[in-house]
Amino acid sequence: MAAPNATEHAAKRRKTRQDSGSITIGGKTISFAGYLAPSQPKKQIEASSGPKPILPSSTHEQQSNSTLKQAIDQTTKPGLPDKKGTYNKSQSTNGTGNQALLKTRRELPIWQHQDEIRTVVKRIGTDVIVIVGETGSGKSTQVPQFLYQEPWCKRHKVKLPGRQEDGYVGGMIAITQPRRVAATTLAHRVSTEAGTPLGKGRPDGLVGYSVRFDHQVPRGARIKFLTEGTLLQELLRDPYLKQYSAVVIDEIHERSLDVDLLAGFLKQILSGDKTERGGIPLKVIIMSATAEVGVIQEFFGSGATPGTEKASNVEVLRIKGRQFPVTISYEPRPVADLQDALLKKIFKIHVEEPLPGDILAFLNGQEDIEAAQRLIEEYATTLASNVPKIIAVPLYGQLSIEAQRLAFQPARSPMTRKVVLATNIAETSVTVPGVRYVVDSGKSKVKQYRPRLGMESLLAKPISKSSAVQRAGRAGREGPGKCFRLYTEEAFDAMQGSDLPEILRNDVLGAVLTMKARGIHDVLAFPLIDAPETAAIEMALLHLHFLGALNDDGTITPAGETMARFPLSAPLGAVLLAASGPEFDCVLEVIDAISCLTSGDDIFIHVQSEEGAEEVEEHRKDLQRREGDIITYLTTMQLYAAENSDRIEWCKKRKINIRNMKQALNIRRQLRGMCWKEKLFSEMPPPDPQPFTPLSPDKAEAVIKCFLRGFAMRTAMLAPDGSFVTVNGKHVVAIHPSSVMHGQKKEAIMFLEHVYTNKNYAKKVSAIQATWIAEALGR
DNA sequence: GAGCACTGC
Repeated sequence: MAAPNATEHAAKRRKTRQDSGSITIGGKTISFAGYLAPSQPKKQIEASSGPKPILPSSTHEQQSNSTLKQAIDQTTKPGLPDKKGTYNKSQSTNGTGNQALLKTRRELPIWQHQDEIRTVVKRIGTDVIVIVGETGSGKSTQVPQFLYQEPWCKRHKVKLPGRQEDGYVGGMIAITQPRRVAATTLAHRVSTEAGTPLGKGRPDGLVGYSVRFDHQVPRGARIKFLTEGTLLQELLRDPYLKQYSAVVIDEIHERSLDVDLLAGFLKQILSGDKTERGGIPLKVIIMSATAEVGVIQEFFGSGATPGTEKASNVEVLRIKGRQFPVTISYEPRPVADLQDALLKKIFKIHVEEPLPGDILAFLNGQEDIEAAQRLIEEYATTLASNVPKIIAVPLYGQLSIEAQRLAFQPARSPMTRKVVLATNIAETSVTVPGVRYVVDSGKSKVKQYRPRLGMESLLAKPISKSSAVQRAGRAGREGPGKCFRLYTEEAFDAMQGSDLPEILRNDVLGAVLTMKARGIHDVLAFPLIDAPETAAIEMALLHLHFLGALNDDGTITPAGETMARFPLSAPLGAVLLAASGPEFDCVLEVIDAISCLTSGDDIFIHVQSEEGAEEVEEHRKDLQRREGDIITYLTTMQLYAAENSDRIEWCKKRKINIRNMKQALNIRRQLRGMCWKEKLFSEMPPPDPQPFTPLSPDKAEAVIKCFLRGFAMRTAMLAPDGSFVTVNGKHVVAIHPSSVMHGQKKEAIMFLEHVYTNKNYAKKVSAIQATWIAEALGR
């Protein structure tokens, strides 16, 4: 919290205190009238009518959305088996499941629909069933349990084309999730409800999960939770998903790129030749939390894909959710100054609305959040003594875990209202408990790829109607709530219905490679719910050709097949393959760099204060290299791996994100394993820790030249005026301040990311020589 | 001199 002294006079300029009965912000007076005095009963709202909140752990939306929340919850859930699958013996394993939890399950809205769901899914001729279930309906945990004992869900011994002996088809239900935490916690929950253990190799387990770096699928598992990406990878090995009787696609409304690809592949399986599955049909269950499933219905139901027999039959089931009512109010006129309007609204709520009831405000990003926090703290110091205190807590993805934890904890002192200032992280990814009031700025920052420029932008844009509804819903999780929209009703009406699906916002390079690796020759004809522009796909095809993933005739090369198997972007896959060639021979070094580059957010934590930044710079001296960011990342990994006393302390000192660094080490292990299998290097390195030897300049040059094989198009030359001009497109780019190359002038640079925010920025920058670009381009 | 959110056999 900012020291009040430092900002006191600034606060006084904007705010004058009149008497204890009102507060004036920016010229507007807010009366304390109607305020619940501290002497009155605190728990006024609790007696209100409305559905009874179900157990927090019985809907996955509440239990699984946040790693942090999960971490907190895990300490308070004695009933759950631990990761190794140790299990409470008192729980039933006779197939009827955990009796104690059965009562909770029966109370879920979806419970009454189980016969209906079974009947529709069983019906011959129905291939696709769409289940619309609002938040809290229990669909994610219950639907697979309703279905796995059905006769059609058995494993079938069948004759498969091109095989002498009989093969097996079906027996398992796959259920996909967009996020790892959701997949793992749902699996834990469902295995507990079923009363069977979770864990690799367990013979008696019914439920399992499979996510990157973590596969816990018991032998004989019938229900398997996985991330969408994992199922896509399985599709590369098993194009007809022969191990599954049904695939449940959950949270399709989020429209991730992976889910759109999955939908396309499923449509092809449904409308294609069943002989590859020995005549056993695949049931597809699509689940959405939003009612707008018209496009989904249309997609699976309409026109057979080219060269196939028929369109699928689609049935839609709608299930009520459990949500308290939320009153929505709008601004009468468009607001001129969003920050100002936000502040007024927050204090208006604070003085007019009863406690308890925290406020959740949705803002654009870190910058706005920090500014709002400062202002709230300034005003808070001038509140009358008989008014409850107010504290502002920021919540955004880049915050440390400890800082995020504050947003989930109740205010420490009594009679204090907490205001959580959040990005759209609080819209779907995490649930902040205790919220009764939502303030919605109506905007969020969106990343959008511009295929023709080969760059992306990150700009604040109006949110969609469904986002606005989702934000408002956050006020009704624990009781009736209120949502204050800082925009007019007309502005709401003018918002687009839903967010642009990721496939229309992202580079489709990886998507096109996935299709090619799955044998889709004509990618323009691949069935997609929303097809990207033809130009975007053509750019991706050209790019893949440049990377060596496609032949001149558009068919995939062996290198392309390998790249598709790597858990990396196509350019990074190309870099890895280049590194394995005799010319460069630096696979292990490139893996070290790539591991750090791809471990989620930046491993280097950004320090705001100037003094802090200087201190960190001092401690990071041993990591930083003048060759640029790639070699700096590489050195960081090597020093971290060489560290044999205290890695956590080592990270703390250098302000390195410990979680991301651990993840980087994980990725390094996975990539080493995969490259070993692909025979990309000949000798397994000795185990860590090994003594550190700085990378020689020659080796550094080789590593950077490997990266040029993937990123030759992302290069810029120094212009006479000192700016950098991109080789491809001739745009002026500035080196991002997060780069070790920031403020330096080199003959030419290569950058791995190109983002437009308030400037055209090159990120992850390395110094190169102009002749290297020609070399990489002219192969 | 600055970063919405996720994710991969």
